[in-house]
Amino acid sequence: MMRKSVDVASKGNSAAATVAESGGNSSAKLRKGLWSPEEDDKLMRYMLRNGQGCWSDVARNAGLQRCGKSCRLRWINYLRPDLKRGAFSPQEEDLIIHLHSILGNRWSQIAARLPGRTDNEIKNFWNSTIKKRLKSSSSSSSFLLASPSCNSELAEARDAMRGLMHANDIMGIRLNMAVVAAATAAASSSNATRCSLSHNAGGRLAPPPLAEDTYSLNAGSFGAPSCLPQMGLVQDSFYGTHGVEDDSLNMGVGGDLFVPKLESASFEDQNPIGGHGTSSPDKNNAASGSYYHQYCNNNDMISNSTVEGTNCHIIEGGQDVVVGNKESLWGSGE
DNA sequence: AACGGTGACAACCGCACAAAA
DNA sequence: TTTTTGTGCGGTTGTCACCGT
Repeated sequence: MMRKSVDVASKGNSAAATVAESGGNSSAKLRKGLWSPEEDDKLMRYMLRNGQGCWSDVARNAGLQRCGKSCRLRWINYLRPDLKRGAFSPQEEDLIIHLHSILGNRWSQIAARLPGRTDNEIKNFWNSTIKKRLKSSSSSSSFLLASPSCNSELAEARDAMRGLMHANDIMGIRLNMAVVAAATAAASSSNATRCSLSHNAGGRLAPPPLAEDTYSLNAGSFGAPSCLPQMGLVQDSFYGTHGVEDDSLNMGVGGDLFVPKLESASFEDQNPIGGHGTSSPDKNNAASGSYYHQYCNNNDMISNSTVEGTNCHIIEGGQDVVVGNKESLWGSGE
C-alpha cells in the first residue's frame, strides 16, 4: 500500500471553519476542520514545553482557538513525535489482522500493540484497505469478517476471549486451525515467508510481553500457516505450552506473536504519554526513561526535537533550546 | 484537458466512563 | 448522591490526490 506523501494539513486551512463555542462566550470562536501548520506548531511547542495536562487548558494556554478535544486528537493522531508516519509494513498488517480477529474493532487495544501507530490510523487502514481486500478475496471463508454463524467455534472462541481478556482471567483458547488456515489463506495476501519475519526488529513493533499471564498467539503448529494463531496461554494453557515463553517478540515459524494481557499491559499503559489509557495522573506521568528517549528521538516527522541526557531540546530560530527535562515534561513516573 | 470514481487520510461527532466538585 | 467536567473510543464524514476514461 502506498501512503500518500501529501501532508493534508500543510495544504492549507481553507477547509477550517470558525464556529461559535456552544454554550460558551459568544465571542469565543472555535476553529474546526483542518489544522494549519501554525496551529500545529503552537500545539507542538506547547506540548513539548508543558507536557500533557488538561486538554482544555492546553487549548487555551497554547493560544489555539480549538476545543481541547480537538487538540487532544491532533496531538495523539498526528503530532506525537513517536508516531511512525509511514506505510504499514506487511508484518504490521499481519499483526493487525491477527489482533482484529481477536479483539474486533477495539482499535485502541490494537493500536496499543503497534507502537507508533494510532487507533485512528489502524482503523482507517482497516476500513480502507484490509477490509476491502478481505471482502474481495473471499466471500465464503473470511473468518475475519464472517458473522458468528459462519463458524460458531471461532465465534465462541473470539467471544470467550474477549470476555476473558477483559476479566484478566487465565484461559487458553485454541482457534480452529483448519478454519483459520483456510480463512487466512484467503484473507491475506501475505505468504508464509512474510509471516516468518521477526516482529522484534528494533523492539518497536510489539510491546514487551508480560512475564506472566501473557497471551500468546502461537503459530507454526500442525503444519498450519505460521502466521496463523493458535491461541493459548503461556501458562495454564489448555494445550500445554504450545506458546513459548520468551522475552523476544516474534511471529511466525518458530516464533510466537505475544500479545500482552489486555487492558493491563498495553504499550501505552507502560508508556503512557499521549496514550489512550485512562486519564489518571499516574499513567500520564509514568513515562519511563527509555520511552522518554524514544519519544524525543524517535521522531520521523518532528525532526528538530532531540533529547540530551535528561533534557529535551527543540531547534527554535536556529538555536538549540532546552524545553524541559523528562520530569518537567512528563513527570518522573513516580 | 476535463470529469468522475476511488483511496487515503484527517477530523468531527456522539456516546460512555471515571473522577472531581 | 447528583451534577459537572475531562477524557477515551469507535463510527462516520469531509477533503484531497490519484487514476482511469
